[in-house]
Amino acid sequence: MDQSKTGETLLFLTDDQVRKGIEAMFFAYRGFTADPDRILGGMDYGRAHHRALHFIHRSPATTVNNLLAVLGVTKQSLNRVLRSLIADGLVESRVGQADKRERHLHLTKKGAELERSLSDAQRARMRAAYRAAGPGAVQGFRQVLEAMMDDGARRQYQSLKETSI
Amino acid sequence: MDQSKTGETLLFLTDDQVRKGIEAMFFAYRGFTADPDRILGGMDYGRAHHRALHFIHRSPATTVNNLLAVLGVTKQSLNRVLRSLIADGLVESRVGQADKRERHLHLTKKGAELERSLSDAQRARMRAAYRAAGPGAVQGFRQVLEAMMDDGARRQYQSLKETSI
DNA sequence: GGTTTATGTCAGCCTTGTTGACTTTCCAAG
DNA sequence: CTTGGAAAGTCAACAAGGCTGACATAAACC
Repeated sequence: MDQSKTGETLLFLTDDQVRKGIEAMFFAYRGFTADPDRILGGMDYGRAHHRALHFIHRSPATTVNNLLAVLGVTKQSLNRVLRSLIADGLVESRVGQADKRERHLHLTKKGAELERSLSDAQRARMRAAYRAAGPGAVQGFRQVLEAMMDDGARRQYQSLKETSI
Repeated sequence: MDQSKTGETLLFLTDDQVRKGIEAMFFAYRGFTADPDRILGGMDYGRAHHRALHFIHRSPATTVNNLLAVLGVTKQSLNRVLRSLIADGLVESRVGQADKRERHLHLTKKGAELERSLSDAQRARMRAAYRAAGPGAVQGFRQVLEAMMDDGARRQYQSLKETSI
């Protein structure tokens, strides 16, 4: 009856099993964001700025609308963040050539540096967790997370997944 | 060189591998909170209320101080949430018998009902993700999450893990 | 009796989400 | 060619939920 110990017969999932996963997700997410949050704490920026920098770095020349869809916030919410990043010279907004309504977003040297330092901190923790859990665990981790996403998010995740940087 | 395809030799973790994990975590957490958020959207409550209800349900008679430590917020922040839950008759605060300074928190019938409906929604998604990913993946998922936590959070997670409800 | 601890509260601030209203630009149907 | 609608972006105002700081009360501890 005690599947939790063996990990072999989890086709029958007790509420207890599932609840542990929920709590793990809660506590782990705190750790996940802790290092970048600490770095950003000193500056005038927050987690929203980190997310914008991450995905602009990830998809250079992305439009505001693309970024909106990936981040899952309103354009007004994103705009406030972008405005300060642009004002501080971390992000450059270039008017689209084909469609002048669009703004294409790029990191400046300064922006790329901050993104790098945030990313380094977060990657270090993720890497340490991967090492601690072992190679097999990493596959399972990503499989469960992927299955947990909403359909729209999964599509975005997968299309990002293809692109290497 | 392409360990990502085989998943066998992940002792050498490329930045790319790790970055995918980071993005998976970001997108998955949105899915993780989506269902309770939707339910709470209709009421005057938010994610903070959900978290309080969850952990009061999980550790009945917990004190305010305990809850503070688990949630990782300030007492002013928690107090705002608790005040509304108590005012609306979802949570009951009982003066401690041994130590009359303490308040022991309990869910009322009404509070337990709301907690149940939020929990049902979140468990359903987590259960579906577990099933989709398969039994082996679940172990890896929890192992990586646990390794990602801060030390304090891991201790709290583990002491909760023992307790069955 | 003085100090520490647990809790609660008030005030004020910040980040980051929201909606609503607006401008500029583009495109397509007439 | 014009005009009306859709799309991209911006500005303003508001709400949730974090935060700090200061302070009050009661109980416990020494």
